[in-house]
Amino acid sequence: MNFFEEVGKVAIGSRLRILTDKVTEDAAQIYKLYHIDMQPKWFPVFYALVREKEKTITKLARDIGHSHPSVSKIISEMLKKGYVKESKDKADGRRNVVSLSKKGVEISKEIKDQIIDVNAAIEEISAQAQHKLWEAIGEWEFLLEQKTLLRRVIEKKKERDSLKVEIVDYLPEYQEIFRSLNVEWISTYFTMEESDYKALDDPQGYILDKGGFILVALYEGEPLGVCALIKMNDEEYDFELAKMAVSPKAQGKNVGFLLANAIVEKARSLGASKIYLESNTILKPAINLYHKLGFKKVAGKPTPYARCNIQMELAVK
Amino acid sequence: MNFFEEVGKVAIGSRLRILTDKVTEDAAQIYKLYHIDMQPKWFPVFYALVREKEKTITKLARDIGHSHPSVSKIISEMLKKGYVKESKDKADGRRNVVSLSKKGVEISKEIKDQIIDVNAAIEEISAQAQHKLWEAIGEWEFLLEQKTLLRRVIEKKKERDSLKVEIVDYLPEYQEIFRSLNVEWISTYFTMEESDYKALDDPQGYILDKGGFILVALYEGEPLGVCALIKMNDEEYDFELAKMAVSPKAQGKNVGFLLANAIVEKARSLGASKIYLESNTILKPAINLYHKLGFKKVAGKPTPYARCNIQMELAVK
DNA sequence: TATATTTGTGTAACTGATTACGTAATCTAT
DNA sequence: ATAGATTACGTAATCAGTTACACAAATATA
Repeated sequence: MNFFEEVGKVAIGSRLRILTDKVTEDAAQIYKLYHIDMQPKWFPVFYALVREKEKTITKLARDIGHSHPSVSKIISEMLKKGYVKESKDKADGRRNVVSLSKKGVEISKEIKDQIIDVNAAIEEISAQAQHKLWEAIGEWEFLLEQKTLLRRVIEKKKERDSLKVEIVDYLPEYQEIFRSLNVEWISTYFTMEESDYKALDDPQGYILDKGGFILVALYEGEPLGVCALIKMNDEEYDFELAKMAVSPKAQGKNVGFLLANAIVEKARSLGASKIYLESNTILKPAINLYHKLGFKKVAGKPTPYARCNIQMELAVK
Repeated sequence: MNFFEEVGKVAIGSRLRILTDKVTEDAAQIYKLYHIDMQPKWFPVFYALVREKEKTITKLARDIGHSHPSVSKIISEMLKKGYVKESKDKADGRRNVVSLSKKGVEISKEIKDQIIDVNAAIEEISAQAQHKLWEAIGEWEFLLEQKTLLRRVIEKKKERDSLKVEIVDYLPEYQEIFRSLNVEWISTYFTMEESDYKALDDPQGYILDKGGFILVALYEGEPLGVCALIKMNDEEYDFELAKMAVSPKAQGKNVGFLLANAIVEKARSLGASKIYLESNTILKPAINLYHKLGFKKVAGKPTPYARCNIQMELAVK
């Protein structure tokens, strides 16, 4: 199967692990070569203490990129060997302040030659390589710090899913789905009201014929999202964004955003200057979405819906 | 302050580990995002089986860079999930041939989108980075394959140690060390013989006055190695290399090589054409050293030493 | 000032890998 | 033909890290 050949970079984690093992596997023998009685895993802690005399457990953990229990364990092992000493911080009784013992300081002198040689060996490898591993790692650390791999993957998924979503105009055949998707969320969080039934049972009469619009989102051809633009008789607002519903099946596929965006575009193309909407703060994803589209909170409009506790508007022009 | 920049490149192992963790940590959640019931650690095995339908445990282990018990365990877990099936190789009863089950093949189709997105995310990171991690890993794998880190470190150590070693001519003050270093190894492996005492107790009379030479290796000023060049009354050989001894304290510091090399140089500068030596095959490091210097095994010379079971020569000109 | 939250640390349990070792099948060199 | 070496692979023990949890000390807040 050729497919997997092309996308081989997913294996980068695996590859990194193998390289890490290869670089690390000789460590124990290198210490032996210099007659230094130290476990490789102690080194980062040891070195951190050479450079800064006193540190607490958590400070050490942060500096060397381990969890604190790991450092705690390493310190207790080094303590047994007599390489470090502990003392309680007088100002803060929780802190365990660790520093090198006299024996530890001695070792730190002995280990210098080893560090010089290992460094030289690694520099030699670097010099023989065209691509700089050290710098590459630095860049990756930075880039992953800024945005984790998970977030990047989520974005890529959204991009790809967006291509599968098609926004189309309402047709009579979509009445059933327009009704059911809306009934689903309304009755989950609230109860259906009189004005809901009017609009859902007869979108043609109550929305379209009055100058409104309905858009439907198709995901791979299947209608999974709907949204209406209702003509308002108001001096300030041209349309109300309402009856927006997306199937749970399409969650996380960016359908909501694409649908709402298309509705706003529709309003703009119709020459509208301001859109209005009503919602409820318990519908957090919806509120976030409106926010992302640029809707701002307003107050003061009378509403026929009991469930409404937030009103928003968007200047389209 | 960035710990790693200051520590120097010895920390590359630690840094690689942390990067590996960062790249790997999101894996479980990524699978969840795509509703795929698979453990991240299964992936390399799974992927290997998609690419090549049938594999044995050890082949899998080699391909993905794990130990075989690790693969064995992963396969037994995947077996429980029904993603793979096992069968004994008919031609070779030891072999456990593993392949994807029907369910496994289905999963491999579902996982395609995920792989595409993860790959795109990694490509995005690569594109944002100036230095190419993927290529750098490849080069490091190759370079470490050719020569392990341990071997490189050993070389660097030797280079550095060589600078600390100084080869000087014999002085009467070195008689004590010339004697003691030789007594030490001879009595460890064999027993002292009459001719040993003669030469060691009076090097001036038995070696130097007869036209021979002695060189002493100083390590940081301390005499830790000795070697003699004894004038021979022989039509074939000019000198015998003998009474070579290096303190255990100086082991692994390249002292032996530098000393023997200097002795050969000395013989050459004196116009010698062939050097002779006698030794015993249980002294493996010594034999290796002579070999490295170019000595070849010969036979047939009568020897006053009981301990001698190998004779070697080197053409100096 | 009392209470809730945060922080620092240690212990316990878990995890994903390893090495060590035993057994059985196969290969190889007399 | 067969003893000894090698290979395939499973189980057990170990290892270096993790997360989960408990508890005390310090800090923030009502």
